[in-house]
Amino acid sequence: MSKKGNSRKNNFSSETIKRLSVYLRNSRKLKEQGVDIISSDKLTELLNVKPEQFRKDLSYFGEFGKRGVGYNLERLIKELENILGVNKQWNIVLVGIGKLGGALLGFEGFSKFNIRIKHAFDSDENKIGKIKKGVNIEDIKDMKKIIKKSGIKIAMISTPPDVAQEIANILVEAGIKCILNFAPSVLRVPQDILVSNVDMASELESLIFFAKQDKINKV
Amino acid sequence: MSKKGNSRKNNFSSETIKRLSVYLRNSRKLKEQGVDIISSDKLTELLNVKPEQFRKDLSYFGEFGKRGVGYNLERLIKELENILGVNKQWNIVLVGIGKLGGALLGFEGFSKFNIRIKHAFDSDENKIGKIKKGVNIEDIKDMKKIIKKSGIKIAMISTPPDVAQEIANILVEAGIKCILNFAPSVLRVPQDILVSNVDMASELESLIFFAKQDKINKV
DNA sequence: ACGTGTGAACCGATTCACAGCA
DNA sequence: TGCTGTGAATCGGTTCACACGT
Repeated sequence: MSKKGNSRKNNFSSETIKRLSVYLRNSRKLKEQGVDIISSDKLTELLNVKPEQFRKDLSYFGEFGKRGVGYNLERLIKELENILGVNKQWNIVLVGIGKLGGALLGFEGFSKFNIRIKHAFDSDENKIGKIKKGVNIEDIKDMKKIIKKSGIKIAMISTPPDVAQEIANILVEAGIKCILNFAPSVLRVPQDILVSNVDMASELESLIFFAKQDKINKV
Repeated sequence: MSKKGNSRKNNFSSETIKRLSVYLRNSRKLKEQGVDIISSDKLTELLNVKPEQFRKDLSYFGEFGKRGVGYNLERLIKELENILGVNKQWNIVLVGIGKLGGALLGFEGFSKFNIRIKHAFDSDENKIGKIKKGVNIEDIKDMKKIIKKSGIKIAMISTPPDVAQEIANILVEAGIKCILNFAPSVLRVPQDILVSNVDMASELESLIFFAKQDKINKV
């Protein structure tokens, strides 16, 4: 029923995409455990996701299951990799090699998903020129030129908050289209640029809020 | 009009709380810049938040502005600190002192919000007993006992994904109520436990998805 | 009979629009 | 008049419920 290459009703949200990523991770794990075919019920029961959510998420991209049977994991994994685009390598750049930036350089989770930090930038003379985790740390002054030349479209910012906007501006000028921002500041970018924020302090603050409520309600 | 201590219609979401955290950060910055009174329009114009969203978010907790005038920043900051509970120090624990855990230990963003990592745990003999960023790294075997004794309610997990669930189980037994999970695995916990996930690989994957679309649509 | 795929119903969060107050 | 505070309208995402294919 699904015609290839057609565009389905594409009113899915970015949450759908994040869930697909979780489905992929889980499917791979199940495959490793020797499972071949699985129902949406079984696949989602450990994921805090309802089976109909899973089916709906997939339905935006095609029909990958067999009615009355379930999903072939090998097929499902291939389809998810294809949808997410992780079947080819993606180069990204990292700006700001402080504590967090250093940790990101060494994060194995990325290579597993075919994500490779191709360039790392900092403004600190003591860091520039050094090689960390196999990545040469380059001068932020050369960033725009280097990114333009490389054609890379994805960047992570792990600088202090007060320079994050400035960095984002340069990244956009250099042709970056997607930014994962770890700096606790709200970035202003043109409409066609996608920013995703990972704000650890704010996550913790919201946990604190609920921890506080817990005390009020239960002690 | 707002009676103290009463519970308003509390149908706000956790997104509301995260935004309050952003408002607080921004309000402090504005205060430092010498601003005293500000309208919801001006306050939100750099935050990707609509002014009515800001006002609605606050309305769950009281009336902090003056009609026709705006918000007194000093008052607003105090109220936000009070709502979020960051006017007192919060101790938390950190489990898993690998690259990311090490970065979290040194993250200045936390101390700014009165968040202090009181205990750090790892299972690696080479790390146990060492002091890192002023925090003594303790044996994970003693974790349950130590947390119970301390009464701490909030934990961060930065272990490899395959042990994260096991760690979460121990944390729950030890009395932890809120978990910030950096491990790329979905944790199963009792209903009264709050888990917040920071999944960097999945964030990046979703950016890749959109980067890919960008190519299809625009090149 | 079984489990998928999906339009329809539902629900919660955002946005609108305006009453209320300085 | 200007800006807040908030019910009402709207919008979007989740869940329901069932038709469909095997």
